[in-house]
Amino acid sequence: MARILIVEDEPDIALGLEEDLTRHGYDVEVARDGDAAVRRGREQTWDVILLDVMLPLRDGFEVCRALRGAGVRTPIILLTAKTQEAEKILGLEFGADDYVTKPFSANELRARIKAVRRRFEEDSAGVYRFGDCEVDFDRAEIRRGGRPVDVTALEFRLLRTFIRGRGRVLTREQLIQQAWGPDTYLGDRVVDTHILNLRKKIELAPSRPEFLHSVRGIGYRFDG
Amino acid sequence: MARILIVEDEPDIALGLEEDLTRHGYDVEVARDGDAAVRRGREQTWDVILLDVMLPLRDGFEVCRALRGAGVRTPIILLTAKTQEAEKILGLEFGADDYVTKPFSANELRARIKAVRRRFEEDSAGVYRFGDCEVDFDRAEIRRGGRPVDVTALEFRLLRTFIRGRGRVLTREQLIQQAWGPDTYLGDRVVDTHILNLRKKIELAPSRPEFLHSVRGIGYRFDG
DNA sequence: CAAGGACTTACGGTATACTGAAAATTCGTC
DNA sequence: GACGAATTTTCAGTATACCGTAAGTCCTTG
Repeated sequence: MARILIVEDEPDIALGLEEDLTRHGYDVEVARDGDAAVRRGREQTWDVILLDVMLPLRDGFEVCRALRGAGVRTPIILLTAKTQEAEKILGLEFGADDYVTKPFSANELRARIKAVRRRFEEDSAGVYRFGDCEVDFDRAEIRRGGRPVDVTALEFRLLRTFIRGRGRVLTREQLIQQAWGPDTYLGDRVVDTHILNLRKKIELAPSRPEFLHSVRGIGYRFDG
Repeated sequence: MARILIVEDEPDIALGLEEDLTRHGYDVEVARDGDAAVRRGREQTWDVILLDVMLPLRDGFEVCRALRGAGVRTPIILLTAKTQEAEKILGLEFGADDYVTKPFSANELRARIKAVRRRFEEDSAGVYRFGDCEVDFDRAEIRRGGRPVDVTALEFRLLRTFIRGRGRVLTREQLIQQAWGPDTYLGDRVVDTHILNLRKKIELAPSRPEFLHSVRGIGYRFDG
């Protein structure tokens, strides 16, 4: 049974979540402030940590960084009130894996939990290889022939999205939602540009892509 | 754009739902009684059918069973007043995919619609095979004898439409609405051209079609 | 055999993706 | 906070694949 740590100071929300998740077969415990969150996050092992951003003592970002700093790899989902706050998270600087903006439905949250766990399973595979490239999820770097390639954080997330959905056509919309984050509104052409840049870095002949194919009228597909 | 058929006799509710779903980008139509529901459910293809249980002429359970009996595989969500009624549904005996108990919020309903569609998509994921062809919906690609055939996005959508409605005659108008999109106004002959192109790519003898049959005076039918 | 429908081919206009560069934004450092 | 560097987004130009139209031929049906 999967263990979930909820970090939330408002009793109403905490109780509601606990009840819903328990009903759906999770083993749930609640921490009420940032200090307790860090302590329990380190002391015990969890499958997922749900972390409210607004907390007493230490806020969610701090807790997140503290846990990562202590070597905790558990997937963390941040619960945040504003999209603005959420933007920061994707910078990866805090080490969160996903976030949900309030108000959210219990259904949505559970979907995110499942998604994040599935991803975690896949990613802990360590290094993904294709062609002469190695994608190292732990170190967040790409190597070609053993030498690190200079990719940006965004490019890395984009490639990670492709690897997760390898063999599948992904629309530009899907790519944006998954690599940039939910509720991101950008022009479609942004994707093109970064695809092009990525191709220059991972393809042998960028204009004749072997891995990152365009599917005209639909989107892109990664075969690796 | 996703097509939704609402089956609901109470004008207030029907209108409310129609308005909300339309605002959220769905293409909505309403049927007012059980007979109309069965007829329209069979004649046209939908992405989701919302089915009130209390209906004139035939109740929701009957409609559901009738549609399934007629080979309609569209996801069906039942709208029901009591939880007791709802229990029955989950027995699967009627073939519904989900249910929502009144009163429900528009938000909740939309969440269910999304969920049911995602499930449906996932289930129908993978490859569809006929003759020596494989239609791979994930990759948006058609293979013959294992080798990818060069089809355009439009041809792929057209074939997908045929596969969804396999065994049934589809008029050119229906094909246009479903493969091109709602509110598309084109000459009938467009369809011919693309059918011809498709035949060249999937048929052994394009002039003696084995799968994509023309039905003179009506339209086309896919048998696979 | 006449007529309407389906098949087939060809072609011009248009939408789409590629590409490079410039503008805007973000980030790190002092 | 302010500056410079890096990153990200926008934009414009170009090439090309695709789509819809049209026109002619073939087939089916009454």
